[in-house]
Amino acid sequence: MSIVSIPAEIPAATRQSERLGELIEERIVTGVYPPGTRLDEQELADTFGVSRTPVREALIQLSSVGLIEIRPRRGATVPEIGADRVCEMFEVMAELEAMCGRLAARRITPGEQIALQEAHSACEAARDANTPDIYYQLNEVFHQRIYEASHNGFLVEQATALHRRLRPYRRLQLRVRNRMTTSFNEHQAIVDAITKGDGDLASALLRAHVTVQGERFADLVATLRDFKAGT
Amino acid sequence: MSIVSIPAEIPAATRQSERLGELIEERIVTGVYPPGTRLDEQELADTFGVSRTPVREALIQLSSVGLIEIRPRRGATVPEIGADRVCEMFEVMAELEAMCGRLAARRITPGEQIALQEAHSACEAARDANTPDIYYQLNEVFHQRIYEASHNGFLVEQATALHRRLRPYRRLQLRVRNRMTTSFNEHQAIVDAITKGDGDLASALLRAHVTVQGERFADLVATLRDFKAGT
DNA sequence: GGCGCATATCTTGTATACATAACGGTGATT
DNA sequence: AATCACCGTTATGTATACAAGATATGCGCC
Repeated sequence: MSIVSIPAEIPAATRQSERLGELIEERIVTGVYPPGTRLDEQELADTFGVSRTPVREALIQLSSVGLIEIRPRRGATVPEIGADRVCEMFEVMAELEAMCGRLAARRITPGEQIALQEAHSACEAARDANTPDIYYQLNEVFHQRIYEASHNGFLVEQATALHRRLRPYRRLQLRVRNRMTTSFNEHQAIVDAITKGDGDLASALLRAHVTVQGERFADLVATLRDFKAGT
Repeated sequence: MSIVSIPAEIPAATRQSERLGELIEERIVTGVYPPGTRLDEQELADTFGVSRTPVREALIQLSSVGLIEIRPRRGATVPEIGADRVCEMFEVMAELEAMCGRLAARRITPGEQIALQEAHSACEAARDANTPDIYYQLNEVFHQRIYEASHNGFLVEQATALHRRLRPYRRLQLRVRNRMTTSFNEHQAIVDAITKGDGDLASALLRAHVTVQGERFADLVATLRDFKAGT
């Protein structure tokens, strides 16, 4: 009855195009290929030392996730993601997280409660140490815990995917004044609500928590625009 | 200043793999390739009279949308979507639609109100004519109108995509007793709520409207299982 | 006769070659 | 001088060829 070792579910990406996809995605979100960049297949192939075939496959995959645009016979480009589009994405993200919170409040298991509390405490430590980068990472874990506590695998996938896509824009706000403290306080309220089993409250708090990020992003964009105009 | 004709934004799918993707998707959702089917690349290539390259590209695209599973070196298969997974998807769909409804109530334009009312009336006609197939199609239009009235392009995309993926399972419930009448009445309430600008109500109604579909699906599955067991 | 291992075959993954549409430049014409 | 047409170049889309892993078969061994 005791299966000692599960056959290791990690053979994973044996396919070159998959690794390529991640590499290119990395370069897109880190700004190595900024919006508007034209992605030449041959060029990418040379860069990564492979042929065009896997590159094409990677590009197609990225395009169907929405990270790049492929226009027939015109190649792939990193879309200029219009700030408004990003705001739209934050709006949806807020709702997905709210949903996770509502479900989590109803369905979270004792074990998951502990895991959530741990992630929360870790964030606290990072806040006290005033290490935004670490807080940022732990924050991701915290949210992931909530996703999982929703006990809806599909939702977890969707939320995780969108969270990933928004990462670069969230990152922009890392060093905003008092961001960590504010964020942590919000987390605290969210944890309480989930623990109490108050789904509506958890939902509302999470929605606000994420919506704020979207608004901050909008502010940032507006500021940048003014800055540009002023130059 | 007056550009008379915009260069026609509709060259679209010049890429064979894109058409292939749609064709294969069609065959998956219509049950030609039922869950568990192994999709042999060469076989598909022969079937559609093309080489393996576009087939592979199509498969990769389908896999990143979640319609098929590709395990490295082991080919593509139509996943056995577990009924529970479908229920999860309905749960998320309900929330996305609820969100569309809430936003639509706040943001819908007069023109969109008319369009929504038209779609609704069309459904009414189909109900009176007792033509479920037609009602089914018009129902899709109705929901699409609500999506669009949310004025969140990203949300529209996400909702549309998920709606598409759930289509086959929704289709199962086509001829349930009184389905059309019940559905239409719910639609009526939703239209009213949106028109009144009552976002919370529209949201709640839509969530229920879709959740019911998920539950119906679950019932159906349970029934089928009992039926099987009884045989 | 059952089990394990080596080999054979088949399918996927990658590279290369070829076809074709889009882009740019040059030249002629109005 | 400006515009349009034609042609050459370049990059994408597709087909084919090759490499390598996975599955299946058959043989030997226990």
